[in-house]
Amino acid sequence: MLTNGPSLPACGHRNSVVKSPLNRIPLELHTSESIYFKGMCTLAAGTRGPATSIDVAKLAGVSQSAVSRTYTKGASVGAETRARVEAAAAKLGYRPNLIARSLMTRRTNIIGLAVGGLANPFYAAIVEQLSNALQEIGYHVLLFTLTDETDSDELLQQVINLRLDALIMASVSLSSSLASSCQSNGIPVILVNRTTSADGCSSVSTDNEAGATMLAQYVIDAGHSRILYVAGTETTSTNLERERGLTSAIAARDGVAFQRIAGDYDFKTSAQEIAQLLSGSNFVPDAIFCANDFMAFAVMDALRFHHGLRVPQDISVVGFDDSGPASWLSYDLTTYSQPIPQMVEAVISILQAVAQNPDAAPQHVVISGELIIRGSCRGRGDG
Amino acid sequence: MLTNGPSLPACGHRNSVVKSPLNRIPLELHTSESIYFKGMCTLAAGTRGPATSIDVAKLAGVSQSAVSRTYTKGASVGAETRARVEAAAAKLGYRPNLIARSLMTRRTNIIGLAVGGLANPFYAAIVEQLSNALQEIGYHVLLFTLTDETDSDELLQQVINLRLDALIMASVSLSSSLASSCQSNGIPVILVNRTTSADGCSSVSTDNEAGATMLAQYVIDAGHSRILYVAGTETTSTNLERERGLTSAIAARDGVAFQRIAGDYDFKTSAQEIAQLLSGSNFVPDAIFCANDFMAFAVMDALRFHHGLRVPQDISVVGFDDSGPASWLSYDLTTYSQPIPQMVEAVISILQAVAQNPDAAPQHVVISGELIIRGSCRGRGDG
DNA sequence: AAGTCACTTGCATGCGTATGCAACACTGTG
DNA sequence: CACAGTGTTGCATACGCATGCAAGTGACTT
Repeated sequence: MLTNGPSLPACGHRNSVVKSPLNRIPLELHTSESIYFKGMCTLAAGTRGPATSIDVAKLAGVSQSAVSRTYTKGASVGAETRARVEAAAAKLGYRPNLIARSLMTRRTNIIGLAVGGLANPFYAAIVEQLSNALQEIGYHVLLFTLTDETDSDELLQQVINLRLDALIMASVSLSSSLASSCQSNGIPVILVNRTTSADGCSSVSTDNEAGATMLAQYVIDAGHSRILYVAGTETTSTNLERERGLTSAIAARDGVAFQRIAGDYDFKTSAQEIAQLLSGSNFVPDAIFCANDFMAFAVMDALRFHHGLRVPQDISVVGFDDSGPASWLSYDLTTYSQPIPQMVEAVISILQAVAQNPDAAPQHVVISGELIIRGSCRGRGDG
Repeated sequence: MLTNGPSLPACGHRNSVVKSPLNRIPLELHTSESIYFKGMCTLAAGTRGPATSIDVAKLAGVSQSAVSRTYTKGASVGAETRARVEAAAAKLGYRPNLIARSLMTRRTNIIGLAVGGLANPFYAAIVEQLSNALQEIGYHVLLFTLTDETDSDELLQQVINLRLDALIMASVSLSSSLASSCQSNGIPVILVNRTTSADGCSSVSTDNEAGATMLAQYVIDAGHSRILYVAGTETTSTNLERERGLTSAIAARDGVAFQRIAGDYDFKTSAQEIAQLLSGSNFVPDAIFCANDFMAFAVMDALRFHHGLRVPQDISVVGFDDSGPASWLSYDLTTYSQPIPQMVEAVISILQAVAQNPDAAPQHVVISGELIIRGSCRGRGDG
């Protein structure tokens, strides 16, 4: 789909007031003398839309280069010149056209941010904090929300079309074709909360396996011996690592039974699966280890309101992420934290490294979270 | 802040392998014969980064125009030509540079989306669904996350610098200076979940006043007579309208007492304010009307876990929005829905109208939500 | 057979900015 | 006073693509 985008009249040049082709509009129209031509209601820009650096140059009586240099960091401009340019710019309401600038500099200062499932408050928090941080250092953020139907590859090819400076994929897996696509086009890719076997792209993630092990040990230490794992999306690195952490902790102890159901990191799915398991009653868990908080909320609600079970008295529940609602008292969820501020910091750091040297080796940052003990899991002495 | 963006080496031309200035590189470098020059590891594009339409044209043996027309909707290209171009493009991995295209067409196909506070799941849902819809019709979404510290005007001036096709402000108020800025630059502004007195920009919102009245009547009909209003941010249109709806319903009935506290649409603030009120005990409400769901969650938690009150047996709570967690069984919140899909649809419709005719009159769409009766408020017969 | 019309194609130009180069102005040193 | 050095400025060009115009090609009508 290499089309023009939204289907709109292909005419272009919405500013051409007269019918004649643009290249016949006499150059005089560009001068400041024609400001009131046609009596348009906009500011001083006349009929030609926003003022350009040439307009400013003419008004200030300097060259276009001087205007450009005034707004280019590190360029050398005399104080006098700068003042005249700034005065003229203010009068015309001039602002540099970032699109044109990008064409020259080959840098857009736009970072792509792909995310799937903002309904999960943890992802929403990542997006918000990442976006804030990027804005703070002068980047713009182009948001890609991925759904199950969207062909993520197709969509993200646009990253290349737009020549974005980098692509951050938060909680989204990377297809190998996209990875190589970006790589061959020199667009750095940073994975957040995912890892990949594809080399060439950086990643920032939490120590999922160690965290899950720590969490599992806590659960087991509290005296639980029949643990149910509510798995996330099967193919994701987070699910694999967390499950590995859990099962290794279980394997290290005698007499702990393990069962799993598939929650797919989805609220409804988790609720349905837990209901099905409990009605089947083949396996009656005394603790439920959810691959993330979001599913834990669904599970807790199902346990309490559909099955009349008390949490944690009748059954314990733990999650992973420490997302916002985990600390809401209705859930008060024991979980393992993914420290978003640190993850954001790592992303920024990688980004800046890459910006300075596009050929820098990809980095893989693993951040340690911590066990967050709240009330959804019976503690050691509560038995 | 009209600088070059992130502070990076201002050198540019990262592709210039040799030290000589670009304009001395012989034209031959542009031809396909020089593909293997310098043995770069990228695909067939040689040393010059991504392939351009000129590269494709040379390889296909046609003019650059032909390449451009192949990827321009509505342009006329012969089947033979198109085939040759596509073959060449595939071989070179060519993708049209949208930046360059934008410079010509004066349309970026990028929509700005400003939002404040993604922690509120309702806002997160708006962003997700809006973004999905925009992507579906070929737009890109540039996300602006506003915090209390960000100077929204300063930040959003960049909308103009980037020549975005439109700006959508979701749950964010519009400063008049920004409004006029956009207007004078011909950038359409659409407010979602806010209205404004500034003319010139469109808006999409729910019938806040009517909804609040309906909700209030339901609460009163259930027998409540001491209603506490947890206000949202005082200056927002939503808060004003909802409070007006509530107080008018109260005024219409005899013997209903009213009190208010300020929650500022914030989770913690609401919890603190409710605690303070209940400990002061000047006013003991039998129902709490929260200006949005998000605060209602905080309030319910505070009531239940800090004050030992049962909801709805001891006290009723209602919210506004019908955001995701409102249907989570821990809250099971009675609320008034803001139908996001319809709001999104309205935004898209306005956008397309504006795209076809930039001078179209601004539209103000008001959408009807509906009363969502759940379990957080005592019903008529439950007394 | 000449004319008409629809469709393609290439040429040339322009979108708004950044930047290498050369020319210049000015300061301070020997 | 000549000269090197530092800082400014304008000129010209390029970034990659879209598009008006004119020229060209057939097909079809009269």
